[in-house]
Amino acid sequence: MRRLLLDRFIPYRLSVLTNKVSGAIARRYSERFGLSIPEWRVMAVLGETPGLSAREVAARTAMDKVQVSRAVASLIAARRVARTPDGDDGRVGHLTLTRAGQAVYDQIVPLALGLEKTFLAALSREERAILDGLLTKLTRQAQCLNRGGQESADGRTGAAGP
Amino acid sequence: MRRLLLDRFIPYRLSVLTNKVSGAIARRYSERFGLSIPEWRVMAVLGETPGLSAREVAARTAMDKVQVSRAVASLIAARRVARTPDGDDGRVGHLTLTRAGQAVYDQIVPLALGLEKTFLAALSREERAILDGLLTKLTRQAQCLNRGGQESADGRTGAAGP
DNA sequence: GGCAGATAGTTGCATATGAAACCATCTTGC
DNA sequence: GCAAGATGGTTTCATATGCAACTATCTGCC
Repeated sequence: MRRLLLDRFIPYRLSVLTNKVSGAIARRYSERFGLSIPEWRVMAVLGETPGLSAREVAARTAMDKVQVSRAVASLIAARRVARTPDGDDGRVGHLTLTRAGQAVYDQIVPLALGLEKTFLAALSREERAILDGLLTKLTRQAQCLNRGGQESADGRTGAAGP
Repeated sequence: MRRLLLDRFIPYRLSVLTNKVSGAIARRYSERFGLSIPEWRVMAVLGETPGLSAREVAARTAMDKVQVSRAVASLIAARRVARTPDGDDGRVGHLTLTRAGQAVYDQIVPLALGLEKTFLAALSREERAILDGLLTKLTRQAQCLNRGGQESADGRTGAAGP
């Protein structure tokens, strides 16, 4: 059996890589705009699709509803996001960027793309395309891990998804 | 300029993927062995290389010394790791797995490799080799992000790249 | 010897995070 | 109409994490 050298272990290497990248991005957004990663994500989706509800934001950002709730609360306090109640459903609020929020959005997008470009500069165009495909495949596969996907899946995985 | 679709943004996709994979692994190790990820990492390196100091463990696991200190304290409390003082340097302690720790190690390694295998089952052998190379390149590149490596892109990287 | 600075490791504090309880509103079956 | 869930969203609490300050030891220079 292969010896488990930690630095050959793909999940570990993925984790280290992600922490470096996310940390670098988080630091910059925190310094320049006072945004946390969850806040940044909320602004990103609201910039793309105004009027989403908190639940819809959560669905698009792979965050849970608590995280979204807190990020939204903080963004509203900073007057970067506004909530307008839904006419039909009193529970739902529609979220949009304020003018100030839009101004921030217009800055964070190029900064994000610039950072991504720097990051991907280590790869050729072809490699970037391959990476894209691998991420897609692996992300799909990762679902299996969360259900009993391997060996003695001892049933305790309460996630009985559709 | 490209619109920032969050699900085309590589750092975001990396983060989502890593969270899924690490979460799945963490859940299993927590359920079966009561191990957190930092504890798991410490045991992994001590199984490979007994007698490391805490500082050396930190260097090999990409954790900071606080994280290592806490993980080690918890592992010692669980009698899975023992510390023996260094003869020459009173500050240093050498860490080894106890018999019980070794028994756990002998179980966590195959479990880890099994999970990795399941995860990578989505890829062909060739793709796995490519992934390995891409992770290496990107991890090296990520260093640049953390030093001021890309101030050029502060908001106006409208132009396309090389 | 003895003091200034480095280094190993720990602890305190402030913040981030997640699970679960919670509140308000909506829907359904009767 | 209304009780019994479902659903959107928030709050509470317990834990995890990161930074900075701290202790203890070591090294080097005078």
